[in-house]
Amino acid sequence: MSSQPASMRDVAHRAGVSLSTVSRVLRGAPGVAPDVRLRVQRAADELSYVVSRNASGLVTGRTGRVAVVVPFLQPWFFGVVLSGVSDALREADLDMLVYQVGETRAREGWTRALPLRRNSDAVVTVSMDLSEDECHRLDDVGVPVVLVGQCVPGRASVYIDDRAGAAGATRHLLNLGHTRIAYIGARREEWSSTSSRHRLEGYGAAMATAGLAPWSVGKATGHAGGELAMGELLSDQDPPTAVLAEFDDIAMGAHRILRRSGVRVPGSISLMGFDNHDAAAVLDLTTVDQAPYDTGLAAGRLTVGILDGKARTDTHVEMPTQIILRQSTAAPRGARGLST
Amino acid sequence: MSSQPASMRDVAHRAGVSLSTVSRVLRGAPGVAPDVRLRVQRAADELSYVVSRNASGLVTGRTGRVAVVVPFLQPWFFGVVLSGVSDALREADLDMLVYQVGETRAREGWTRALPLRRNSDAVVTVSMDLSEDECHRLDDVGVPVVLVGQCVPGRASVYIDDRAGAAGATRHLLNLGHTRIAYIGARREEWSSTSSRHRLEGYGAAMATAGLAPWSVGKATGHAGGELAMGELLSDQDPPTAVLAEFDDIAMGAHRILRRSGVRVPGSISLMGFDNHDAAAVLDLTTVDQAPYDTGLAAGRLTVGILDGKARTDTHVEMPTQIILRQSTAAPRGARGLST
DNA sequence: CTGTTAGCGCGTTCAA
DNA sequence: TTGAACGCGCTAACAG
Repeated sequence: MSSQPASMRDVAHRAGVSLSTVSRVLRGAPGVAPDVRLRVQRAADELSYVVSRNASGLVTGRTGRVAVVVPFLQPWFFGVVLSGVSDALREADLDMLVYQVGETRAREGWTRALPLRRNSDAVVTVSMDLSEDECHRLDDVGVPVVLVGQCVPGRASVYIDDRAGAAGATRHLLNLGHTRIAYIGARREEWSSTSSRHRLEGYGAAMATAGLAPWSVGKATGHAGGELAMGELLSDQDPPTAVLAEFDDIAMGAHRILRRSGVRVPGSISLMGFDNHDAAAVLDLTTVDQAPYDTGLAAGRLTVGILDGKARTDTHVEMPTQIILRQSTAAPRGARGLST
Repeated sequence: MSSQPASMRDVAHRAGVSLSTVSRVLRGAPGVAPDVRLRVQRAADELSYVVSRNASGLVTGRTGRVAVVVPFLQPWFFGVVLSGVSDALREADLDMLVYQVGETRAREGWTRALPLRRNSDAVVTVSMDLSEDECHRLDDVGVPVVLVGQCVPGRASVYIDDRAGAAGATRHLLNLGHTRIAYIGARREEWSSTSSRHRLEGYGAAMATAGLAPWSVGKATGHAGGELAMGELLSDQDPPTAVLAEFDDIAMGAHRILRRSGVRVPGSISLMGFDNHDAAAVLDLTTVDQAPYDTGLAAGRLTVGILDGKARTDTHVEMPTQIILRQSTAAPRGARGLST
């Protein structure tokens, strides 16, 4: 209706008080008579007035906004993390700016291109796998940074122990009695993420502890990579009895190939993923849950804490992972392990 | 490094020009000598200075931000739409604010609670299924509104023809020779979305045209609902030979029950979804694609167009749907239709 | 083509 | 407990 949104002056006028009184009331500042406070609040309500963060930020130096930077918005994972971040920020009455910056190489210089500086109070990066260089450039922005899915000493980080998660998953397969356990990873061309490396290391370590040689296949990423890799494994002279995938998307591609090939899961081959993708439940896929919503929530709350001066900027939060047992893993035929 | 981020004054000082010249350069306004422009740009670069949208917005009345309101952030669909919106806004150098407002009933009053007013130049709602009332309250915010996934006369809307999509899907099953075609929908307690209704209507219309009575089962939403509904259908005296689900999540739940029950898909029952969820490919599920990324992109561009005064605020954009044939649908045994 | 000036809407002094 | 004056960083209108 009102072509010109109400300003604080309108509220003051309507309530019959001065500008500063309105400001005090709306900020919840003390030193206002109860009846006056009520009158102002009603006036603001009637005009459906909300404080302009623009104007207040100009003077306080705080924008009331937090920037969240993600490589992509489409994959399941980021939506869930954002959901957690959003809820945490809402608690503190902060708005969420979302920036999608794209693939690693293409994001060259995103730290400068993005209007982060003076337009948000903090930056949360999700699975960005920042280089030392990029981290330093972020410091230049002059706002606190919280890293999600990456653990950097001296910086606020929220992450999972990928090594431990992958090692646990591998042990699950070992405990079932498997010895021929292959690992399918995503090999990117010029770059490999820390998380990728850690998961592979975790698998390798668990295998070594069991006195077994690692057996890993790296193909493209996503479903397609899983299909290719599983194709290769099925053509091996002595195929594995269990397969661990770096993440569920890959496992799902592998699952598809197994289904089409008539290979029984887990009868002939046990298959295990990582992430607890929401489609993993549909496929009855055993996987490792990493609670991305809780991760987002923790990251959001840590950000709020830092902004309130209640948390240090080098806080590390390690989120737990948990194995979700479903129907895609079982003891191999005639195994000795846990099976009888 | 710099504890105090540079301001425009610093840039002006460093370049040896006045504030307005810097402002002109940074806005790309005409009327600046090329060499001066270059000098200013370099100075800004060296100080890694970016304009404060806060301050500029204060005077221009434009914030450089668009608010996107979604009920949830976790479901696959919203991430993909947001991705499209984000790309479109980036083209126009606009930032994206994301608000997650939650379930229908709980979002009572979100239009007032959200600091939309004076904090964004436009609002994009995604699958919000706004009531007349909520629409009017949004008008009060005083910024243009673009509706995604909802078609309201007189308002900017980007949507798909759910009726036609569901009718097409039903015809696909009819053409294969099925006559016992059941429909699984999500029945929410106190409320049903427009899209839900339209899809059911499309199914009903196609069935009627074929001279068949509709057969619809409504359970909870999501995987669980699909499982329940399929359980009911499998206990019927004369089970269907084909099942159309309102959306892929439901179809995936149904698929799981069929798999566990040893019912062959599509051998004994054809199964079809709607949405082209990214997990649908993994399940080889025939479905209806609605290109959510393109929808987001179109909505974002429409928003930009409206802000630039190049598009009307009552523009309607209908996005095409497309049937994606996969392995989950086939002619029934001994059918007459297209099968031979 | 460039510099000067006056606010944009609000929070923060101060003084009353 | 309240109100008036000032300035946050920037743009728009003007003057030069």
